[in-house]
Amino acid sequence: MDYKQLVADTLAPSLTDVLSAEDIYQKIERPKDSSKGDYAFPAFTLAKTMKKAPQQIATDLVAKIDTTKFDKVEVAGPYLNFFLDKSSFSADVLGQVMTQGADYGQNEDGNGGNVPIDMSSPNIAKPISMGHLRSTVIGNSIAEILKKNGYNPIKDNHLGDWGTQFGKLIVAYLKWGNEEDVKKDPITNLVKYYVKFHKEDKEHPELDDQAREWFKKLEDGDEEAHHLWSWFRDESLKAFNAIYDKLGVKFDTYNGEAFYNDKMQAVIDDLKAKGLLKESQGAQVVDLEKYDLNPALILKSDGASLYITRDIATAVYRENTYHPAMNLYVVGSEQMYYFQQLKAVLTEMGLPSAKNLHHIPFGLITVDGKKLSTRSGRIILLDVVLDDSIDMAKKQIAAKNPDLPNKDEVAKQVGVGAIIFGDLKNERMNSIDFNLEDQLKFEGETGPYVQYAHARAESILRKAGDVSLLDADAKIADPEAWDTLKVLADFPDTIKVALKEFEPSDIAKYAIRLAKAFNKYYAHSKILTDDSEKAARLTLVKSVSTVLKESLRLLGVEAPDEM
RNA sequence: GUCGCAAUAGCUCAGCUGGAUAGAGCAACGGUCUUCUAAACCGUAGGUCGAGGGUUCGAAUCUCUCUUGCGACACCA
Repeated sequence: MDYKQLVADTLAPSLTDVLSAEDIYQKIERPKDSSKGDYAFPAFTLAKTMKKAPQQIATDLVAKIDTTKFDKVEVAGPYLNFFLDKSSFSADVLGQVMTQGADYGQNEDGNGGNVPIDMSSPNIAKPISMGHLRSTVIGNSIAEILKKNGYNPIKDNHLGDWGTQFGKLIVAYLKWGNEEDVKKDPITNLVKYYVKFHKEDKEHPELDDQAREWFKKLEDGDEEAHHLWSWFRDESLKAFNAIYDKLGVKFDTYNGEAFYNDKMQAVIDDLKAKGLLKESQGAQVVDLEKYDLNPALILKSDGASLYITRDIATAVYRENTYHPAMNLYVVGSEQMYYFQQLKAVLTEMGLPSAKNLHHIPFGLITVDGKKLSTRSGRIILLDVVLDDSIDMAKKQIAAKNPDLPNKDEVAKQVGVGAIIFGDLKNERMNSIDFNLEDQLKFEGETGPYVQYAHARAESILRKAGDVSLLDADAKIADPEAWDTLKVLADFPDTIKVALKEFEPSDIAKYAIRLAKAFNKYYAHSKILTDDSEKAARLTLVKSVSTVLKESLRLLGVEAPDEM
């Protein structure tokens, strides 16, 4: 039930001549400090129209309204503070969580609409770095949040599997590479060739010509070129999938750039037919002056396609295949301008889904303030970070819970969870200067902190034995439990806001808030005491466990029952 | 140069559509395990919310100017 509405309804009869019901609802706020009640109505706004001091208005108001539905209603200066009835509130909230279980917070706002998500997008023959973590993990979480809001997400790993770099790679491989090395450790060796190419081509510019030739061959369907490309791609994907498995991320499609190769001519024809393509300095562009944007370059002066050409083809393909309710791109913030251009071109083309295209940008990951780059060798391998974190988790388990069964499995859940949570708890747009030490902290506001709260709750439930919680009378009047109950009640709303803002960090912050409230309750109250409220308390513990686990799931983080 | 994003405690960050004394976590210092997992809890200390104007009863939040940092600005992705 909507308690804010209850407050508004209580106030409305006494304010009919000054404020509309909607205005009242809007003005109601939630005090930061629970000693000031659960909801508050500020009387400032009425001072002018009523020509009275706000304090006086508040005092008059409290005398007029019906306060029977509340624990109490207090006047505090210009504020009217409403205190909810704890017993009925707790029975209401806990009842909902218990009957809905993991579905608590689920809504059907999305009506099952398809939402393709362009995410992760590693480049073939290049390692997956911390930079890719963001797109992967943000995209994955947004997919879960979409489902929770009734949408049908389609996670598309838009592989960078085409382009002139393959010409370079083929040249480098033929010159310096061999099959066994690539099979043994594909990424490391392919990168080695690639880096070597970039060193050598400074003194031997003819290498660039050869690379162009090989890419041309690849485009023309030359057998050897295609064979090598396909092999590099397969080996790279194998290596990528090992990392995705570790992260627990699955994709629905892997339609990389190559997939759209044969779909670009249709786009170009369509642009021409619609009269959007213009020549400029030998190249073909779409003018975007009315959007206050630079022209979008569609074809180079040599007739070759560009990234945007493929992206248009992608959007058209998605339109026809999925009829998307939204079309999402989880790509770094450095491409914000580019996505404005893409959206503008698609709008010009009259593509229906153009208006629901959202670029979901995120801040850059740097090391010592500098951008990562494969070429320069300044790179942090995601796989290495994950393994370090898992090792750290193993050490913690050895020190704190040496008798734990399936240690390795839990270490993986905790170690990987720490990295994912560490990334998602920050607002997307914040840039992150990578620091391994910070990533491996398992204390304070971290993934393991939330997991630990969940594990403690599960531990209590195990100790409690077989209690039929569904039928329990879930009235809790204990003030120590109050914060936890209120946070539990916020979950459904948090899910909506997180989607509206495309912000997984809203969920992560929520999870911390709930874990913190519960840990505090846990430290101050003995839950397994045999008294009349024991069943109610256990219901609370079960509800917390359920919602914590569900929050973590929405982030792509696992919640072990013991750790 | 133009456009965009950012600036809050020593460090990393929260602060919802403007509201009651600006909050956490690390780090520092001091407490709490014979009792549900101390990966926890409690306390102390720490801030001209980058600077200056404006709107308002009321601004970290909205607006303008400036400063600083990062990024993007047609033949890369």
